Amino acid sequence: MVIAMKSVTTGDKKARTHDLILDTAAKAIRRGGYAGISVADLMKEAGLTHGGFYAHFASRNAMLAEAMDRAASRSAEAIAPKLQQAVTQGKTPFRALVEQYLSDEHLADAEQGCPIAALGSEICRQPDEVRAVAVRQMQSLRDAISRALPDDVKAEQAGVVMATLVGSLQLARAYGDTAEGRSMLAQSCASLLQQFDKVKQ
Amino acid sequence: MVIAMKSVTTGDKKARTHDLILDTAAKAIRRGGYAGISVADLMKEAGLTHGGFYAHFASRNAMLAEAMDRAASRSAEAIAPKLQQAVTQGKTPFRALVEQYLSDEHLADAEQGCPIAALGSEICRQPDEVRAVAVRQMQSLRDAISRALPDDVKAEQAGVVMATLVGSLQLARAYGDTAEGRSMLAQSCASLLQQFDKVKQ
DNA sequence: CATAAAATATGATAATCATCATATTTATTA
DNA sequence: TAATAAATATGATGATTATCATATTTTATG
Repeated sequence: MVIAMKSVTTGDKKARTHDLILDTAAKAIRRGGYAGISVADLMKEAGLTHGGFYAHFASRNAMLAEAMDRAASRSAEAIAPKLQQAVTQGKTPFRALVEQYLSDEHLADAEQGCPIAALGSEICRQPDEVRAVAVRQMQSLRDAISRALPDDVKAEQAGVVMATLVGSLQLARAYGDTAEGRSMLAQSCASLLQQFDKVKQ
Repeated sequence: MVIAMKSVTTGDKKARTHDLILDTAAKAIRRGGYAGISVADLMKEAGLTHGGFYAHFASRNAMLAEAMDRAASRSAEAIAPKLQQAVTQGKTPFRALVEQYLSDEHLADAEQGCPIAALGSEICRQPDEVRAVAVRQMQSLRDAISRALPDDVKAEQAGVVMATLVGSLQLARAYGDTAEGRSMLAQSCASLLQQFDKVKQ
């Protein structure tokens, strides 16, 4: 009688597939929205067939919830080193964050960017199972902004800054990757820095 | 031989039905997003059957494009008298606009509110036919904000203000109609007024 | 290598979707 | 009121959907 041979580490086959599906889904929801991805298409994009899906997720909604978490993690991982580098070069943490979030790079690459901006207007329509995860990630983003804000700026301002970042990126993307979109980003960037970053630099 | 008896006014039967479908659609897209409404459901909600749809619209996308225009008109019509009243009571046009946009009423009633906030993150994914109309309405909202801004504030700031309004409302709705959502609105409102409305009042 | 277990694939179901062809109803005109 | 035109309803098409049952393959164990 063998008891629990399953490894919790990356050696586990099923866990690796689960991970692959999730990474694919994390990109897909940022590209197409919650409503824009079907189970079959997702599995095909991951190089699998549709039937295996329910061995990994209880439902499509359960997958969407997990995918948002994964998207937020990957997005944070991708940004972290860039922020560090900018701070090393003498920028304030707040300037580093704002300039990165409102960069042309982020504008053009929704699939690897912030999921709050990519899904913003869809969140309130999701079932609680899905919405709750998104709300938790909003708190997390607000905390990160709060930490980056200069000490003399009240922490309550983090919410407004988040709204401005998310709204600016979203509307810039609506313009398409055009001069109008990039100009919108530049103006929001200047405005936020002028308002919250005049102390230093 | 009878030539062109069709009236362009409201007497026309088909035009009234077209109008009814559009008003229904304008609400539906703000409630459920572009992706959240089917042709059959829309017609049922309008009290009609699905088959007649294509006598009124060339395609679902054509309807979505028109529905955004209608939503923007209705939203503007609904807000205008409230703004006027607030200005009459001595508020600056900017304060009136911001307080109305970030009101608890607007938070709770997406179906009759600003379609840019309701559809923000979906716009960039629509076919050009649909997206172009949304972009035009964004310009229109930015112009309205620009007109409301104090004269000493540069007009380029209108874009940032729009992004902050849209982002704040959207994220507040994501929280649900809870204290957290209302608090987010209140903070954004205070922040915008402090930044752009300190001159007067 | 053979057997057991785990993971994935195949295939099916019933629902929903946008769209169109045709029938029926309603309105208009003579 | 009869004939005609306009508007709407009925019904069908083929595609796509989430989900599940079962078969096949892959992996791990003796």
